[in-house]
Amino acid sequence: MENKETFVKKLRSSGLRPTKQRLEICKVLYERDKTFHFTIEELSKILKKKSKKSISLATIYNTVHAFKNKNYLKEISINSNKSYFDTNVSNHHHFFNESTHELIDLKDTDVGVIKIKKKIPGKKIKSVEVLVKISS
Amino acid sequence: MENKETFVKKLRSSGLRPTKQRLEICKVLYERDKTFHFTIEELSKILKKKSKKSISLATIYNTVHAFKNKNYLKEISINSNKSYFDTNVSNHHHFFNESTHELIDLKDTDVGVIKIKKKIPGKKIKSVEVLVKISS
DNA sequence: ACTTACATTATAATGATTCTAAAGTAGTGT
DNA sequence: ACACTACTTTAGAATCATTATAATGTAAGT
Ligand SMILES: [Mn+2]
Ligand SMILES: [Mn+2]
Ligand SMILES: [Zn+2]
Ligand SMILES: [Zn+2]
Repeated sequence: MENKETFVKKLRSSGLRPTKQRLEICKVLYERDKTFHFTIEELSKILKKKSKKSISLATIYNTVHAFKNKNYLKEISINSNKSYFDTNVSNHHHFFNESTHELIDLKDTDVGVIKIKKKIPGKKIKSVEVLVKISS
Repeated sequence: MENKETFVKKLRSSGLRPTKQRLEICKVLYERDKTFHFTIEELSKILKKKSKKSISLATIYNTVHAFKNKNYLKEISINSNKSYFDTNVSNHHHFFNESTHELIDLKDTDVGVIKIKKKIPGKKIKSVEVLVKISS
């Protein structure tokens, strides 16, 4: 999808130094065709396999949070002891497979328009997201 | 709303002994007009104020989980380090106030029908819930 | 009253996440 | 190339919500 130079530019343009750890993580996160949903633990396992020199867990946490703050990642609301992250940072809906704990993106057209008729005085709507729980 | 005898019957009928701790917790949870959304920490604080003899934190956790298993409470998907619980156990939608971390129920009529057009082969839809994040 | 399965409790353990502070590195300027 | 400095990585400790342990207490049937 994207090459190393693109990652380097994006990182620099957001004030993040393109370190080799961050670039490794970018490759895992963004060199794919589809949206990637993951927990820190899963990301950590993937990085262990891919890289010769391991990246410390603290750095994985730091990087994921830095990317989240720069809006390159999004945190997803799932009841779990672990946080889920998503490379699709747009407002969008999900299937959540309760058997496998896997998240799957829904397109807006898969759900249709959602009209929130109730208003809370003085409050603005920041996002409207649907979570569809599924299981076998 | 409900009196002590009702709680006693409900607990007995689900195979839970109506202990004084559980009845205290029932009062806090169910003797109210509106749906109650809470974290364990909040429930614990309320119980500290209300009761003379304090209920141990372990019991509060045990009871909340027992009630959840018996479908007297429901756990809510919010990204947070803490779990949220809800006395409204039906499938329903929420506002989440990002400033105050407060949950507010939406009626089905406040949202309208949500049609999920995508299907996952071999999977059944267990629930469809909308989370509307709001802030000032 | 006796019995026993279920509950409560203090406390320890767990596990995800965050913090600390020391060592390493990227980018800037000379 | 070298020095400087701010940013980054890292191992390990700390934190904090939650769960487990195991001893003590209690509800309810006999
Ligand atoms: Mn978080
Ligand atoms: Mn839970
Ligand atoms: Zn997604
Ligand atoms: Zn609710």
